[in-house]
Amino acid sequence: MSEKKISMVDIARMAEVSTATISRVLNKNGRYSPETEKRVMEIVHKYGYLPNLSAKTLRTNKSLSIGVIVPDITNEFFGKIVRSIENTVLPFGYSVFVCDSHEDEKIETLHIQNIVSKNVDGVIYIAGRADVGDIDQNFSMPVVYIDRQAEHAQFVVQSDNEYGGFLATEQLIRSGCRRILLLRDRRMLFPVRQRYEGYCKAHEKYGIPMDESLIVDSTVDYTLARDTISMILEEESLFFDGVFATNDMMALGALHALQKHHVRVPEQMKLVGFDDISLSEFCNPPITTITQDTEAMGQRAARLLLKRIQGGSVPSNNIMLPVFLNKRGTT
Amino acid sequence: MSEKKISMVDIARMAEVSTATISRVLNKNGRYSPETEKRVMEIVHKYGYLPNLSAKTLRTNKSLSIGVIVPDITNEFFGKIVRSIENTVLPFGYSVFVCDSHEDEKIETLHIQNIVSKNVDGVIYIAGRADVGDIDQNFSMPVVYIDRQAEHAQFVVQSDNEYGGFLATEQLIRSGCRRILLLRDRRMLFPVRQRYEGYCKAHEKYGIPMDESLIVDSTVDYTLARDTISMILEEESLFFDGVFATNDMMALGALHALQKHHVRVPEQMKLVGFDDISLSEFCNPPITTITQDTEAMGQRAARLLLKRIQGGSVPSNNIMLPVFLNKRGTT
DNA sequence: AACCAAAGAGTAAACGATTACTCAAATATC
DNA sequence: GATATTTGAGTAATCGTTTACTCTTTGGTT
Repeated sequence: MSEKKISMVDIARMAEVSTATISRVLNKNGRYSPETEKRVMEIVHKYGYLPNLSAKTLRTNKSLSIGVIVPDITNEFFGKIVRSIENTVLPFGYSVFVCDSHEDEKIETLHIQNIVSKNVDGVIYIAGRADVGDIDQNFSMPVVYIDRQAEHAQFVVQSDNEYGGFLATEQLIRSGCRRILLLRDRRMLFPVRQRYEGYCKAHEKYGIPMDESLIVDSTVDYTLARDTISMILEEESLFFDGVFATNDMMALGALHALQKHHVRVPEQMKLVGFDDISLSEFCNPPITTITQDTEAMGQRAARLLLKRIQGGSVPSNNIMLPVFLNKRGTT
Repeated sequence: MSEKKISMVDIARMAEVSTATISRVLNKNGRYSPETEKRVMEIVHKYGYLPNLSAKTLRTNKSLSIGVIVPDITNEFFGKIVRSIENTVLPFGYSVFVCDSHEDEKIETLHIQNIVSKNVDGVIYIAGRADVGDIDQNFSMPVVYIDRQAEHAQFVVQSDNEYGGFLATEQLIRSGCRRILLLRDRRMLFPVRQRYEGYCKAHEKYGIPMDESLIVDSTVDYTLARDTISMILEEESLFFDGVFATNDMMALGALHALQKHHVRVPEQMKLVGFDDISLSEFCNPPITTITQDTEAMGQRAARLLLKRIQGGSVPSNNIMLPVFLNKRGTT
């Protein structure tokens, strides 16, 4: 608890060499004999010496840590991405500062100041706010974005949301739906706009006329989504035979509203969600949804960031990851 | 992207004072006039100067960062604790290294070496492995544990798992159950042992005889829990009229097994879970469960750690947080 | 044999903050 | 008015690494 930590000069004294040599041995920079290496490493292991990263960072401007800014770490979807990022960077000695922004610009700014002060080598920014257009100026270091409009940034990793929207809508059409209600996150973040695009394209391809009144805005919130659908059912003025919700939380809200009004799913009404969170798998009936490869998202983003941190100029890179339809009980 | 970061000497030059004065102004350590302060702060703000934490850490041995070791960040329960920890420490300028150990000792050790090298000021360790008995020697810094056996550590935050187990069992008894199957995580981590204690105490209090064959071991895994219950139902040799699962994931597995075998819940069979993850709320019927106050767990652990980091000797402290019964559709 | 290159290792100056000393000027105390 | 204290501020060492130089020894080339 209190014994002072051992430093390079201690090791140097014991090995009877200079700190320069210790440093060269530890960093495998050559200019030392095999015998010296052996002697040094033995002492290093014997005392469990760990280099002081603050000193190293001060000297080299590399901190071996990165920041990940995430809208909500309690959300399984983001948790999976964070985990995958961590798995990818850990073997290279990197640690990650996780910064939950709560989608609040003030908190986000605080987090960013903190980690900039701490000399992070780079940042992975997972978009969750609508207004991230000018976030870039906050950083004077490599950043990789997840789920951000590619036109606004150079290094972006994202799912093929448009194709996902298409797949979801197509599945509903193939199941016989002709009037598909689109339950949409009203913040209209970039991924949602893309999913909407896919919804339109599917209508086009199958020659099904679109109807503005079938497009309903709600929030990611379960409750509001449920109540929105409930209200529509009670008013009885809008006819629809399928629902595409732009995420699973809202899909679940819709499902429960339908069940409360004794609309049988999937017999009378089909439903498709998006994201594939475990809720959609474990509810009853399990919800057909579009699966995003969170593992790959984290891994690709992390690898791209590491490459940018290590190696000079990496060409602008926009990584689009495939999604797939996960057919379950609601279609 | 490339302009060098501004340092204290730059500020000092511009304000025409020494770095010592800048330092004193920034740390509000006295020994400077109001005029000097104003002049310095104007320049600091004008250039958006942020101190270099690596240098500061090297000199002062305080890094303003802590590590949180967590068994699985994709699990909503742990995500909530992490978020609460972050919220608590952010106003004090701290950032948190989140380390997902995957309950794997090797990975955990790697993480710990990394963050020790990075001079974290303290660690919050959320137990998830069975064998954390001798983890302490890895740290030469303040640690606060969550969900660890209090006899093994000085600073522990935990829910009142025993009372939770009691409440769950009592609820089943009051709903008329007399033969309550205990579906238990076979790793028998400390919290699970406590919940089991509560299960026993409730039987005792209500004078209901316990039956060893009603205690069934499974894993946290949804699938195995489901298949375990399925098998028992198929064998038809064991009679029971209620299930207490030591966590919600297993409770959900049990629920689906029961439904598959056309056992009506809650009419023919009652069910109670533990943790209150959103899955238990949004399945059908929603599962009665024991709610843990994750918000408080994170907050109390973080506050305790900060106190230990800042102030000399904090008396040994074992914080026990209340739980409550969340009655829903399965009882 | 004379010259040169390479290998092995040391010296000391950074990196950007903090802080124990020092010191002059201003103010307080009697 | 002489002395003591407080105030405001500077000097320089320090934290633990890395690395550009330097230097000596060894071995290779012709």
